[in-house]
Amino acid sequence: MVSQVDRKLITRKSLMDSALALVAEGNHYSSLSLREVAKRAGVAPNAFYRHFKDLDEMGLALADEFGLLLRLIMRQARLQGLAADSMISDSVNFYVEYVQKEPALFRFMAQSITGGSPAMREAMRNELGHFANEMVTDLNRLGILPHISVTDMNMLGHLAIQTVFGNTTEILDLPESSDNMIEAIRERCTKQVRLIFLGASDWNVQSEKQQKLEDKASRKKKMFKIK
Amino acid sequence: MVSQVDRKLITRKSLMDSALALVAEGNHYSSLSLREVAKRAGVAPNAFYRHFKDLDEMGLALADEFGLLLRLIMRQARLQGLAADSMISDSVNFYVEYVQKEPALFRFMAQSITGGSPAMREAMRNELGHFANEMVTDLNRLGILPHISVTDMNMLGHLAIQTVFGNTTEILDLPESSDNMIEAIRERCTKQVRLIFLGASDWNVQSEKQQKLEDKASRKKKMFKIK
DNA sequence: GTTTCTTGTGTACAGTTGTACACTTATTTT
DNA sequence: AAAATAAGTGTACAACTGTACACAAGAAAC
Repeated sequence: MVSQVDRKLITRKSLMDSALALVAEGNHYSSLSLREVAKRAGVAPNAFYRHFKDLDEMGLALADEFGLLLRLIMRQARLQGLAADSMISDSVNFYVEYVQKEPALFRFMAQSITGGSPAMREAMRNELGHFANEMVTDLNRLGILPHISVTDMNMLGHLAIQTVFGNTTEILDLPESSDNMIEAIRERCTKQVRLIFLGASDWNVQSEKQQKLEDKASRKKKMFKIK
Repeated sequence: MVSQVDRKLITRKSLMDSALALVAEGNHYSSLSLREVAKRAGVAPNAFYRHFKDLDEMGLALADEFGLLLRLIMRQARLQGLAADSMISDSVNFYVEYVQKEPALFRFMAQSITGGSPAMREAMRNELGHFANEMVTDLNRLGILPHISVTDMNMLGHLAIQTVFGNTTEILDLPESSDNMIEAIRERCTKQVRLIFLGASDWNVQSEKQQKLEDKASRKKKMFKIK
């Protein structure tokens, strides 16, 4: 005998998994139909309504699931402990690995951030924002880049996260197991993040210099006309 | 009397514009139907087939149109000539302005890069890649960052473009004419690009140092365990 | 001026969509 | 044990989908 609430959770999960499967097979979430999701889950169309009023509502539930995955990733990354010298490349590798391990959820995330309902877009942005905040907290805790203001640390976190996440679709689009391509993306991304942190290490000093330069130059503007 | 080919081009454009309008109103391109596009264009559903065999094919035509817009933007940016001291903030402002001027095409681009058909995703990536290449060419022509290798310049271009384009959806999602929000995004993005170029100015020197450091450290690894 | 070609229309049809309503079945509550 | 609740089914329907086919109107070619 199976409890009623267990049964309910099972088919709920089954519905969500079916939607993700359809997304992983190349469909866009917003072009899915309630009926094909239900069919895929082996359930009558009307059963859907016992769980969600809408595909939109189900989308938000999937966004939550993605949020859980992100938190899991962060926890694991911390537990494993990152070597100080290879922190950046390790983190990038870690991310790439997880994208390949959970292609459906990451595909869904990438789709939703630009193409979901307004509520979905906001939800996904919040998840990534939270990820960026956690990163900044860690940097502060480690005493890395102590010379940067709070606002600028947030700017930096946003930049780093966006850079890494920006590769998601490209990773997912690679033909199955073309390892050299993946390696190229991994390397490029690592370099990019490294360059970002290199810039960050000079940030405040240099930015003040730059400010003064701009003030001076605004009187006598040097212009570049290209070509 | 109107020439036959003119008439054809007119309704073709009308179809494409209708699709863009529907996208701008919040629909995802891949959830549009041939019939609603035709209806919006004031044309019988079957007329669609005289121009495209598919909504997918029309999508590629729209991608071309976006490419044209990008080229126009680049040309205009060059003609206007950028002041050397405010090159970065000017470029960011220029981009933000154009996103607001052509919201439909940019929304379409943002949707398609993560959510279009495989062919569409590739097309959009190519357009942005071309944009990045042009940027790198300009930097070389101006003699900026001459110490960076070709590969790394491409990496840098990709990073800069991705950073700027990453703000597109966020800009488009802002409530109509909330100028202070736009200003915040503009500032953050400018800072990010500035930070990137700051990192780039130190790139080669520092990266060699870092390489050596990693080699040394790989024997005696310092580990951070957070919390 | 006649024929041919091309763009767009109208009708038709089978398949799919979301959802309403009445139902079964099985678990919980009483 | 009876009654109530809840999850899932089956049928039904009107709206919409892509597209095939025959056709109209006018421009282009001859």
